[in-house]
Amino acid sequence: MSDNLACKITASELEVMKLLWRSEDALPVTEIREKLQQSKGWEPATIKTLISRLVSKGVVRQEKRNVYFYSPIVTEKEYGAWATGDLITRLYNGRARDLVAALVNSDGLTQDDLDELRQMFKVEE
Amino acid sequence: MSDNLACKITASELEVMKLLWRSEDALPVTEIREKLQQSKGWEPATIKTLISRLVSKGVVRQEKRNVYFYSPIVTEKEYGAWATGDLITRLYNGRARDLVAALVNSDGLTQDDLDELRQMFKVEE
DNA sequence: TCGTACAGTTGACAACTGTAGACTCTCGTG
DNA sequence: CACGAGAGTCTACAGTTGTCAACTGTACGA
Repeated sequence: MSDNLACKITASELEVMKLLWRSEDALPVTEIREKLQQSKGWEPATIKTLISRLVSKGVVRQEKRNVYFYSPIVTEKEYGAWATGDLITRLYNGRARDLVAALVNSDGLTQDDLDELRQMFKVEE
Repeated sequence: MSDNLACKITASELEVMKLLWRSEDALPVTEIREKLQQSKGWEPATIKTLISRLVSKGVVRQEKRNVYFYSPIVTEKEYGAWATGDLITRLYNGRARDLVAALVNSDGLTQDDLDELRQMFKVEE
C-alpha cells in the first residue's frame, strides 16, 4: 500500500482488470478474449494491446506455461482505494466525509442503500 | 440532472473550474491567471487554453463586458455527482453503498470522519 | 510432416491532454 | 494620438488512450 503512483489504469484497461479480478486463477489470453469480445465487441488485437499495456505498467503478471497466463498484481481493493482517494483529493478537498455527504444528499443512494449504510455505521465500533 | 455526458472535465481543467466555483461572480482572465500562475506554476498561455477548452465544452460561460468574464455553467455539485457516479459505475458495479463500504473498511477515514458520518446517518430520516 | 490457427510483438493512427508560443486587436495611459 | 500590456485566437507538439492490423513463431491436428 505504498507504491500506487504507477497505478494509472485506463477505462478500457479496467475492463480487463475486472475480468482478472473476478477469476480465481491466472487466465490465458483465450479466455480473456472470449469474454471481452462478447461483452465489449473488441477485436482480438485490441484485447492483446490492453493486456500488453497492463503488463508494461506492472499491474498484471504474465506467467509462462505453454502459453502465457495472466493474473493481476494490483488488487481490486488497492486500485479501488487509489481511484477513490484520487477522486476525494481532486474533488472533495481530500475530505472523505465530504464524498459520503455528497452521496447522501444526492439521489445516488436508494432507501435500501441508506438502511444498509446505517447498519454499517452502527456495527462499526 | 439530465445532460452530463458532455461533462468530461480533465484534471487540469478542473483546477480552473474549482477557482470559478469558489468565486461568487464571474471572473476575468486576469484573476484566474493570477491565482493559477501562483498555485500551479502555469504560463498564461496554458491557462488561456484551459479556459477556451472549457468554453468549447460548454461547461463555462463567457460574458462580454469590457473584457470577457467567465463563470461556470456546470456546478460543482453536478460535476461531483457525475464524477462520483462514474467511479461507482466503473469500479463498484454501480452500487454506491459499496463505495462507502470500501471507504469505511480502508484507512481512508479518520475517527473524526467516522464520528461525523455516524452523526450524518443519525440525522438522516 | 505440413499447415493452420492463434499467442505474442510491433507498428499505426486518430482523438484527447498537458503545456505553451505567436499573432492580432484593443483599451487605457502618457 | 501612439504605444505597450495583456485578452482572445490559432497553432504546436509530445505523451496517452482507444482501436486495430500485420508480422512472426510455434504447437497441435490431419
